Amino acid sequence: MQTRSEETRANILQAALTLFARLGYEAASVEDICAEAGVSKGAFYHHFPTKQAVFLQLLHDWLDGLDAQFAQARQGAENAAQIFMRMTAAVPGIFRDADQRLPMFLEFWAQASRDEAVWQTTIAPYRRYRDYFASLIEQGVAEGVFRPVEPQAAARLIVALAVGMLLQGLLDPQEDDWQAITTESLKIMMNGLAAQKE
Amino acid sequence: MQTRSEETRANILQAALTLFARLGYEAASVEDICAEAGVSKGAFYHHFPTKQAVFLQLLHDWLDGLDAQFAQARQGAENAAQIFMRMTAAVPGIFRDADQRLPMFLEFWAQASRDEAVWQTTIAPYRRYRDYFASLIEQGVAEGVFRPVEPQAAARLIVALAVGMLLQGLLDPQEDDWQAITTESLKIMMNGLAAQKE
DNA sequence: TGTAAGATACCGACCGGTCGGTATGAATTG
DNA sequence: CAATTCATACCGACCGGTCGGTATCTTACA
Repeated sequence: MQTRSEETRANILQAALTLFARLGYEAASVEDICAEAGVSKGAFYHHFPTKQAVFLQLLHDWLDGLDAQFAQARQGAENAAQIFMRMTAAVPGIFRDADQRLPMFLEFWAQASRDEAVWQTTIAPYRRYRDYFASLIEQGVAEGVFRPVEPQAAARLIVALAVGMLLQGLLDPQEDDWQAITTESLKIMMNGLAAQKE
Repeated sequence: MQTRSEETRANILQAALTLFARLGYEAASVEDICAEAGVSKGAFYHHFPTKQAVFLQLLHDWLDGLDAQFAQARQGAENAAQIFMRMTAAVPGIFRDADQRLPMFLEFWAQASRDEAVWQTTIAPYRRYRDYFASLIEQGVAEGVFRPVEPQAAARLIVALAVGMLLQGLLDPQEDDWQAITTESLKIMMNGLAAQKE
């Protein structure tokens, strides 16, 4: 069977995800990961050349998942304002499996700020989303559904909202219903963008 | 003189700040820090009981600095909306020495999510600021300068904006003028909060 | 004021232990 | 049986922290 190998690989990735999130990249040792995965060190280094390769694979998978969710939000709806409100629908999906992926998200960010390879992997999709938001806003301004705001700033504001909510949810998980708060916050922000009613 | 001791201590803190930011908490070894500070390992452990104690001290100092800047923003101005706009004035101060403190900010957050001592130190001021914002907004709503928004959500929105901007500035430092963008974003968000003009 | 006594600040070699990664051979698979 | 997949034993580097000892400064007393 070919599945044994793939299963081992998947176990390693899952274990790494868990331990990177729980302990951080440095503190989670290869041995820890192997133990968690129920796999030997030999198996680990058979499937991945380095510890960092595992990390990069997890980052890659995560970004792919994000892409899929955004693509879903994009479907239907021509209006720029509508697309944003649809993204609210993506919020539950992002927060759902939060326990594991939220700490990893922070770990990704921390590594990106000092590791060239991680940075390269992170920065491209970040800019893509950001610029996509900016063009959406530009379009919305042209359509008259948005006030004449600076698209650059507004796009970064949206990203800041997303990132900031994720981080607060990570720091203080049980305190709030972060889905509801994010949705409400999006509404407030959209008020700031939306053209005045006459 | 007593100053020699204090100078050594200050050197260690400065070196630790630099290296924690550049390499991360785990990767920055005590020896590295000592080398950077021009100090022996003995001196290090004379002034601090553990590596983590240095980290906590840096965190403490940073939070104190933030407190001071917020207190300054609070001065004058009774109106809730005015206080927020004054906080724009604090933005340059936060971004100014960014090279060193921004990566550390992320390091603080990452550690806080898994280290109990760091979490305790972080969560209290976080909640303080957040709740202060919420009460400001509540007041603003009562005064009629803000729309009837949910104060809880709005406060978290503001924190998210701050945190999200800091993180973007960290990830993509040279790309943008983050001061200007943060200011402009604040303006957009205040539009979302401000009561409709009649 | 000169000096002895003691406290404080600092040095750097060293320790037990852990790390990421490798070498090599056994088991499983097709 | 050939190749892939995994297990075990191991390596050298490095880590946080300790410790015995030295230098420097403060204090007290003659």
